[in-house]
Parts: sequence; structure tokens; C-alpha cells
Amino acid sequence: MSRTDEKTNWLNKTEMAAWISFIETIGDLQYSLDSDLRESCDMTSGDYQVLVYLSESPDRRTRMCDLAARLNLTPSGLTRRLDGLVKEGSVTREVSTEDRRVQLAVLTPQGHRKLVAAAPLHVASVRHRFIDRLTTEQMKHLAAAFTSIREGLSE
Amino acid sequence: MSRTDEKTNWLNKTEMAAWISFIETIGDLQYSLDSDLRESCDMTSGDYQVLVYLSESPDRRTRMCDLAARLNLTPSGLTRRLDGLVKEGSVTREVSTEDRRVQLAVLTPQGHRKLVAAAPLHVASVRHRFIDRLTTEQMKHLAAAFTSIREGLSE
DNA sequence: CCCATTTAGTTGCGCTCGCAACTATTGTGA
DNA sequence: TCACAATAGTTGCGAGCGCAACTAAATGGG
Repeated sequence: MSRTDEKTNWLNKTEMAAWISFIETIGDLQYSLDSDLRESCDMTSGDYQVLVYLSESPDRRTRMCDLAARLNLTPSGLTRRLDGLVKEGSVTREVSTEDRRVQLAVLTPQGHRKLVAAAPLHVASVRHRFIDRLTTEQMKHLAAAFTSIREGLSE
Repeated sequence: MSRTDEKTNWLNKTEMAAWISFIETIGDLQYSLDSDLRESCDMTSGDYQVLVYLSESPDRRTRMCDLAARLNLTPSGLTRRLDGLVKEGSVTREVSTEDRRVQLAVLTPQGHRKLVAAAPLHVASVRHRFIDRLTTEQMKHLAAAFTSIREGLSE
């Protein structure tokens, strides 16, 4: 991409440095975090997210559609992810008594134990890969920057 | 996840804010960038990366293994991605004359034209979604932070 | 009250990609 | 030189997930 175009506002040095450092890092970071979780807890970060969200919900249960929205999954994606968690016994499905269209995903005691076991290891991984590399100032700057980006994305 | 454990160093408020802002944003950001590229250029960001790297390589060609390393893909993943680019005519395969085990991925004129057409649109998308939301200072902070994280990941 | 519309969730299909097994070629040590 | 190891790439298989089509249940306007 050495071609120049009068009308295109190419990235300058600072912009390019920010963009490249970001885009080249996130893939490796996500891969490392996922590997840590898989090795220490035999679990994907997707499954971890489900268990966390369920554990924080009233009665440790949620409607599928709420879960899907929260995890940025389509309905079909969530159905399949839950299939795996149901099969391993971490989650069960219940039909809602209020609205018989909705399935409630319910965290089982076994699923909760799995989460309680995984959480300290996951936090340690996040520290090791992310938090420990940053100063307090950097964390504050980073939170502000990403909050700004996130707000921009929702137009 | 309200349970406390004497031995676990849970995230404090600043750490949590940095982590959450990051993890909640990157998915949406990547999705937005990918959608932009798909809509404006009928192309995935994976394919875009291949074309960029080939266009920057001597003779617009590279060994498959170099490309795989650069893109963080396994050999099989790269084979399949190249299949798509070959089928649409953006890339061809050539056997290396120096080492007949290696396949060279070669950017075709058509592939180069596709990249030249896509680049300004992709840059505009990156600006719109990312760069424009940040001040120059934020970009510098962000580059420093992610460079630090990236270096930590390679141990 | 009933039929059209909306909403919740599942299923078939296709895409991407990693892993393991395989072939082909090159490098190496006795 | 020759067998064995290392390296490059492809293929079968399976996991994860999005899209479109589908069923079932709730909702709302006439």
C-alpha cells in the first residue's frame, strides 16, 4: 500500500503506531487468555462468560435472549454454546412459567463449582497477560480510550 | 462471582474498569470493521490482510509458511484462506524453483486492483471507528500500552 | 374473538479454522 | 550414500458460529 491518493486521508505515524500496536496485539492476547483457561480449567472463554453471567443473575438463571444479547451471540450461536454446557452438566434448561416461549438457562451447582474453581485462575491469567503490563495511569488512559471508542460504535 | 478468597488477588476498581472497557469493546470494534469491509469491498479483513502483505512483499509473492506466521494462521488455515483468494482470482500459487516443497502465493494484477480499491475505504473505516475517537495523546498512550502487553506475551 | 404480526428459540447449511495424519521434498549424520 | 529427521503444504474431521427457514407462543388491531 505505497500508492498515494489525493483524496484519501492515510494514517500518519502516530495514528499508524496506535492502530498497528492494537491490531497486532489483540489476537495474541485473546489467544493467550483462551489457552490459559483451556489448560487450567478445560474451558473456553465463551463458556466462562456464560457461567459468569448466570452466576450474577437472580436465581442464577436467565432468558436465552438476554444471554445472547449480553454475549453478542446470535440465537443459534447461543443454542449451540448452551448445548455444550448442558451436556457437561454446568447448565440446565427450564421453560419459563411466565412465557412458554422462553427457555431459562440455569446454572447448576456443578457449574457454579466449576466457575468458582476457574475464577481465580482466570483472574491470575488476566493479571499476567494484561494488568501487570500496565501502570495505573495507563489503565486509566486505556479505560477512557476504549470507552470512547465503544460509545462511538453505538453511533 | 462475589465469593472472596484470601489467596486470590482480585481486580480493583481501576483494573476492572480497564479490563472491562477493553474486553467489551474489541469484539464490537472488530465486528464493525469487518462489516464495513464486507459491505464496501465484499471482502473479509482476513483476505485484506493477505493482500496487504503480498503487496508489500518482493515481487508481490511470499512463501506460504511466512504468510502463515505473519497472519497467525496454521498451515491448514492458510491453505483454505488462499483457496478462496485463488478462486476469486486475486492470488495464484506457484511452486518455488529453489525449494520444491514451498508454494509461493502471488498477488495477481486483479488482486492488486482489488486492494487498491479497498485500501482507502478500509482506512476511512479505521478512522471512523477507532482513530477519530482518540486524541493524539490517547493514541500515544495506547500504542505504549499495547506494545508493552505485546512484549509481555512473547515472554 | 380471531387472525396477522412479533418474539423466542431450534435446526439445516455453509464458512472459517485448528488438529492430526499424510505426502513430498530437503537436510543431516554415520 | 543412505536412512532418518525436519520442513512445507494439503486433506479429513470436528468445533464454533452466523444466516435463513422453521415451529411455537404471545400480542395486538379490527
